[in-house]
Amino acid sequence: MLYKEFKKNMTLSLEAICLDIFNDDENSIKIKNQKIGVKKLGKIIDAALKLSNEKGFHAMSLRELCKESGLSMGGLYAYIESKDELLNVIQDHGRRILLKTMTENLTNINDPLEKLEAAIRLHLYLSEMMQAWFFFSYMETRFFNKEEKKTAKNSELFTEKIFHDILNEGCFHGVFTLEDPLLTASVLKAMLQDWYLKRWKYQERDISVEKYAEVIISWIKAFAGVKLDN
Amino acid sequence: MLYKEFKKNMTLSLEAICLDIFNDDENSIKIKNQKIGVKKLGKIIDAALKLSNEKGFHAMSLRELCKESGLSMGGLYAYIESKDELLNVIQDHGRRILLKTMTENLTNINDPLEKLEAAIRLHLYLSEMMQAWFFFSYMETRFFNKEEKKTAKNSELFTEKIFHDILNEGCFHGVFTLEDPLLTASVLKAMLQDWYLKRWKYQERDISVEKYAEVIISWIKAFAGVKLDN
DNA sequence: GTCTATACAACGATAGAC
DNA sequence: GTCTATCGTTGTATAGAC
Repeated sequence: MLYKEFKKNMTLSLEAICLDIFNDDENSIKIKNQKIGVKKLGKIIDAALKLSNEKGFHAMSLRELCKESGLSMGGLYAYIESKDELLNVIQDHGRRILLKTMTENLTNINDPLEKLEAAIRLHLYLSEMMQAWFFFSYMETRFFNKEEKKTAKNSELFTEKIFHDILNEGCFHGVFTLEDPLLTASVLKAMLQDWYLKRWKYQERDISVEKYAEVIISWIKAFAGVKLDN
Repeated sequence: MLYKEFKKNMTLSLEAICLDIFNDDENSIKIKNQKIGVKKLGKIIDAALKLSNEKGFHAMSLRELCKESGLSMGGLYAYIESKDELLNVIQDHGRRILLKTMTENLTNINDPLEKLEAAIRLHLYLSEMMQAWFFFSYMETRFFNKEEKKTAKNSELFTEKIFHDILNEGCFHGVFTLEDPLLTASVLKAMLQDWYLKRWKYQERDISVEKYAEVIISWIKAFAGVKLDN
C-alpha cells in the first residue's frame, strides 16, 4: 500500500476517534456544545504539539498556547484542568489512534512475512501522518509523572510486542531464522522510530516513506535469512 | 576489545581533556585557581547532566543545581555566565571527547570489516561510559539556539560520515555489497543511538554492551552480504 | 572564592464581568 | 463561552558582605 492511499483511509476514522475522546473527557471539559468543543480542542492539541516540539512542553507557556490557538487564558481553562492534564489529553489522543490502527489492520493477515511487511508499513505511515504526536510522545515521556510514565512504557512495549509476536510466529513456521527475536524486534523498533525522530535528515535527502519502508523490510529479510526475490 | 578494558584506557585521557576545556574557557570563568576550578566545574557538569536527564534542562532550576553541586547561587555564577552558556559548556565538553576518541582510535586500521567492527564497538562503549552526556545531547538539541543547533547537527553528521566512509571503502574493495551506503550508515547510527536512549530496557533484559555490539555487527554483516564465520 | 539578600520578570491559575 | 485583571509563586541574575 502506498502512503497516499493509507492517509485517505485514515482521515475518515480519525474524526470518529476525536469525537469519542471528547465525550469521554466530559468530567474535565466544561464545554457543553459538542461541535464547538471538538473543533477547539483539536486546535489546542495541534497548537500544543507545534509549540512543544519547537521548545519543549515545559518551556511552552500557556500564554503562547493561547495566542497560537486563538483563545484567552480564561477560555483555555474551560478545556483543560491544568497544564499537566493537557499533557494527558495529548498522550491519550495519540495512543488511542495508534492502538486502534495497529490492531485493526493486522488481525486478518496470517502469513508471517506478509504480516511483518504490513506492520512495518503501517507503523511508518502512521508516524508519517502524525509525526508531531510521535515526536512529542518520544521526547516528553521522561517528564511525565510516575503513572503516566508507566503507561507510556507499556505503549512502547506494546508496539515492540507486535513485532516480537510476528517474528516468533515466523520462526516457528520456519520462515525466519533468528537467534533472539525479542532483541531483533527491539532493534527493528529503533529503526522505525528514527523515521519520525530525524525527519529533517530524510527530508533533506529526498527519502520518501515508501523508500524507507523498503530499506527496513529488505534489512530485516536479510537478517532473518529470508531469500530476496527482487 | 571488552568494555572494561576500554574504560580503563579512557579514564586517563579524560582528565587531560578536562584541563584543556577549563583553560580554553577562561574568558567566562572567573576562577583563577585551576585545581579548584576543574574539580568544581566537573561537579557542576555532572549535577547538571543528572538533573537535566531527570526533568529536562529547562525545567532544572539553578537553585536545584546549586543544591546538587554544593554551591550557592552566587558561587555558581563564578563558573558560568548564564544558564544558556552552561548548556554550551556541557555540549562542548562531551563533543570534544567524542571527536577525539573516534578519530584517534580508527586511523591505523585499514581492513574495512575490521574498521567497521571497531567503530561500532568504540561508539557503543563510549556512549556506555558517558551515557548521561549522550542522552542529554540527543534530547536537548532541539532547544538550542540557531548556531548551537547547527554545530549539533554537524556532530550528528560527523559520526554518520565515519560509518559512511567505512562502508564506501568496503564496497569499493568488494568486501561489502550495499545499494545505498549512506542510508545504511544512517540506519546503523539509529541502532547505536538506541543503546543510550533506551538503557532501561536493555538493563532490564540483562543485555550487556558487548552482546549488543555483537548483534549490531552480525546485523550489518548480514545486510552487507558478508559471510558469517561464527 | 563563596555566601546571603534581593531585584524583577514570567509563570500557572482563578475571579468576576460580559 | 470567552474575556480582562489580578493573585501568589518561582525563575534567572546580581550586589555587596565576609
